Amino acid sequence: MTTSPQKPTASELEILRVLWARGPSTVREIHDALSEKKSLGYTTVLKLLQIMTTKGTVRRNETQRAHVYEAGLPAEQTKRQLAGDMLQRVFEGSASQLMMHALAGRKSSREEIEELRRLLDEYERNRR
Amino acid sequence: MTTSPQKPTASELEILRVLWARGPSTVREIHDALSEKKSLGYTTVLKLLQIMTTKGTVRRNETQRAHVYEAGLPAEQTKRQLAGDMLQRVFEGSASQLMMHALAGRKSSREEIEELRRLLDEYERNRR
DNA sequence: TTGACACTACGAATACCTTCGTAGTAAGGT
DNA sequence: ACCTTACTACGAAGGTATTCGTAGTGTCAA
Repeated sequence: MTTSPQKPTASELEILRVLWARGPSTVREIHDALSEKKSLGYTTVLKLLQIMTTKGTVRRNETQRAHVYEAGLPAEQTKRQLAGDMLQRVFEGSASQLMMHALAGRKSSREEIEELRRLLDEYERNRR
Repeated sequence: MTTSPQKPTASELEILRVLWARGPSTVREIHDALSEKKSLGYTTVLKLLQIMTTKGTVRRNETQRAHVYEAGLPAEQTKRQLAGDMLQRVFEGSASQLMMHALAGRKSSREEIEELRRLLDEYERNRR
């Protein structure tokens, strides 16, 4: 049995988000993407990717001189893991609680609420 | 301006959950509660509480020899902060995304789904 | 008053995360 | 051939989180 997937750290998540959005990318590309939000050294990103590679969080293609990285797991799976983890750790498994607190403190649009209803319908339909 | 509330760490959250459930408690009480789930030294809990006191995460009443600790913020507020943080960091602010991933990978009861619908109605009613 | 016991304070070890500098290497142009 | 530039590897520093041992102190019963 391979060790179960690790929860990504804050920085790792930022990198994963870039990879999920862009698809396979070089360090340069990831660094550029992250630099739009915050200042960050190139080698910092490189080091993180190297660490993530050893963890299996990302995969690396070395056929090009500039290695190409991609997320090791589909975004869906990692997001589900993170949401599920918080569900357990903070809300004792209650999705209602989680949603209530997520909605509190922000002004959700009518559209978003409609979307939530739609998702519930769909979820229930697929559930049986 | 006081510094904005810190996000509790994993261990701190475990302690906060005990405090939220029990109300003001001594180290001994907290330690006993946590010990039911996992083995953990008494002084480890004490140290954590001391650190949390300096951070303001908990408040300490020292009038008794065994100090009595209580959460510095109401559970609602901390939970909202945690959920909101994840909402931004993982789901780019989309509550639908968050809920969908929280529901995926678990078997929610019909009751829970009903509850979610009810919450949406209520939320929408209070929103205007 | 002394011994046993429960409690706090605090240092320290360990682990992990994040950051970046430096060194070395490959590639391409002149 | 050589210079410049972009890249990887890696060590190391600084920070935070977690754990626990030890020392010191208060309390109470015998």
